[in-house]
Amino acid sequence: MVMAMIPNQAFRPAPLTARDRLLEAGVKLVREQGFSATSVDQLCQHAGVTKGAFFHHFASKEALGVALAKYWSDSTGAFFAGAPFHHAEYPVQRVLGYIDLRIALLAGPVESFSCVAGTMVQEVFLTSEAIRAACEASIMGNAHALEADLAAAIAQSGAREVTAAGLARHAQAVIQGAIVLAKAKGGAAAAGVAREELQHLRRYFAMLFQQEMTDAG
Amino acid sequence: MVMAMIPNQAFRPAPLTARDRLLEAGVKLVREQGFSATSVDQLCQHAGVTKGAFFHHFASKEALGVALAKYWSDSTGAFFAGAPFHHAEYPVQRVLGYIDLRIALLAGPVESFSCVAGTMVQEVFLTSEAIRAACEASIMGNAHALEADLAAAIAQSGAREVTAAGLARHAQAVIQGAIVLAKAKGGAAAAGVAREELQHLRRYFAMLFQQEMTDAG
DNA sequence: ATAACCATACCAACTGGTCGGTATGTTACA
DNA sequence: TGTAACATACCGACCAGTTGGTATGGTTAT
Repeated sequence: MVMAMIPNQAFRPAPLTARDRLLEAGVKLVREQGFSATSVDQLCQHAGVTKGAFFHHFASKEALGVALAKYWSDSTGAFFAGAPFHHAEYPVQRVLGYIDLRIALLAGPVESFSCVAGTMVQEVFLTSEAIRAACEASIMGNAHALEADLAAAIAQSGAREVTAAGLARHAQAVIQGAIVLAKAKGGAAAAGVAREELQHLRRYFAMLFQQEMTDAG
Repeated sequence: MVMAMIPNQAFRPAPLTARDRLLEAGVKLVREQGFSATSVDQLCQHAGVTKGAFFHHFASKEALGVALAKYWSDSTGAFFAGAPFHHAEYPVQRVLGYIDLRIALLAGPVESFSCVAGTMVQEVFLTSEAIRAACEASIMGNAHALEADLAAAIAQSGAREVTAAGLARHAQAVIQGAIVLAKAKGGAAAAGVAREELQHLRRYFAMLFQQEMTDAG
């Protein structure tokens, strides 16, 4: 799915091409206002390009939405692929390490850790099949990255009645739900509410895998 | 929070006043397209009233959003307050009964069980403080209705490290996340994905309360 | 009659999208 | 090597339609 890993632009090299600048503006504006409320003019203004440039790179606003989901997916996927929790010895440690990392990322204002794909799909799941599919790929791709570790953890712990794919989806569901609750709470308390949800997810996984709870975020 | 309980209008008496018809149209259109993508003209057309009627009852589109969250909250609140799971003997049964009811409601197309408050707050949490607060009240009110049974279940089971309020929020978070994943999945498989998430929530609660898993939805 | 309720007509701002045109390469070939 | 042919990236004015919102006037119950 999606998440913070894009705290703000200053920490990453400023995108050079107009296309990248538009996608970067898309990340920011969709997080702040959603997809429907974000206009093409706004995207152009924020990216510092003209409308002509926009429609040179994207056939339509919908096409930008599709590209944005992929851009988001690639960015977040690369971030988690390079995270240190992968080097933990036991699969259960790797699974809990992933959750701990997600917890650590839940800080600051909601728009700094909310999910572009999750936000978009809520709005357009019925009106744009192309964007819906792109968001599904983003969220489910993020889930898929967890499956191997979860399968190993299940095998090692002997957990029954659950599947690796199902648990991976559940992790994404809790993350998405945590973001919704954080948005509802608003203000400085938002991130704390979201972290609390991930703590419950961690406890669930730890219980399933018969692992003692260690400290978390 | 939010949910199906409003499967479709045919099962409830057709609202008579223009205000109610507009709110009913709001439920349907926000579920299908989100709040930003829903125009005042669309709401009027669907409700069978004119723009004059709209702005007679609501000072602005934002005001309708606030009223819609309250309308939604009252409708769903009344539905769950009257549900039979409240009559179960043990608190753990009542908690799991609530989840089983939610699972049973997850059927049909996503727009028939999605959450109006959750959808709205995703889009406008930064741009409309009034709607955000109304959605928070809706979602947290739904959570609050569970707290008494959860507190009793915690007391009876001796569960530690969790609070009734925290678990109540977690239930809402999982429900919201299940809806997001269902929207991403799309099509006929959507409801099944959502039910799977609630099953995980049920398993988590059952483990916390040391209760054996019985059949669920 | 008087106030709540609702319809019609209208407006300025903005919507996604188009279009003709330009500036800067990149390639093909004499 | 020079130049013609083509491609890519971008600009900014413009379009028809839609947006949320207003102004005003007519009904209908009390």
